[in-house]
Amino acid sequence: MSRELLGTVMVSRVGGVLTAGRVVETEAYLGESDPGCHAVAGRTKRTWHLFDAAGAAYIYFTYGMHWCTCAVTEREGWGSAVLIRALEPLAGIPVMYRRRGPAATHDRLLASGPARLSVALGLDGALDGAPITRGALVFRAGTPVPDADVAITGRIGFSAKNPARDWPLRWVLRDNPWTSRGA
DNA sequence: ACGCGGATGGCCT
DNA sequence: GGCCATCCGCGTA
Repeated sequence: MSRELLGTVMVSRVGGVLTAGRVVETEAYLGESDPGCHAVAGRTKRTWHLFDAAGAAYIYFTYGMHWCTCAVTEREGWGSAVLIRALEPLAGIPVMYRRRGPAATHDRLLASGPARLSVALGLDGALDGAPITRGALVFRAGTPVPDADVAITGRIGFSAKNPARDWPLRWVLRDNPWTSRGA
């Protein structure tokens, strides 16, 4: 699913305002058997919607200040999801600047990171568990991405002792300026 | 162009 | 008490 979401267009309508971006970077989280997945702790209040059926949003709070947005990908109770890590801004760019504040000094800083794009699209706990097939947050088909343009790497942000640190579960568009690490 | 540390709070041990 | 699926600003070069 991480591969399929590359190139799709993530569209939000929050506060009556439409913003959208092309997905250029994703990460997979593989349920309770994945030491890097929030599902390892079981279904708690925080991770409740991670265990929903495919088609729900899982939007979680981390580091005391950031929201990050995932698409749940498997059956009810499975706990698997795809974290959206970066977007190429397509629509509502002035709104994204307003939401992101003074730190966004360039288009490339609007949505190049999971917390950044969540702010840019107005996504937070209010949409945790919302459907991603209709409503305030949806994914629409975009131009298909050929395999030659896709790179697979380890996931970002893991501590050194996490055994899943180097699992190849990050999908990113090659040489794309909108990703979370420049390329 | 890098690297580092502080912010900030919920959740697990 | 410690750990985060992060981001930002400041330091050195």
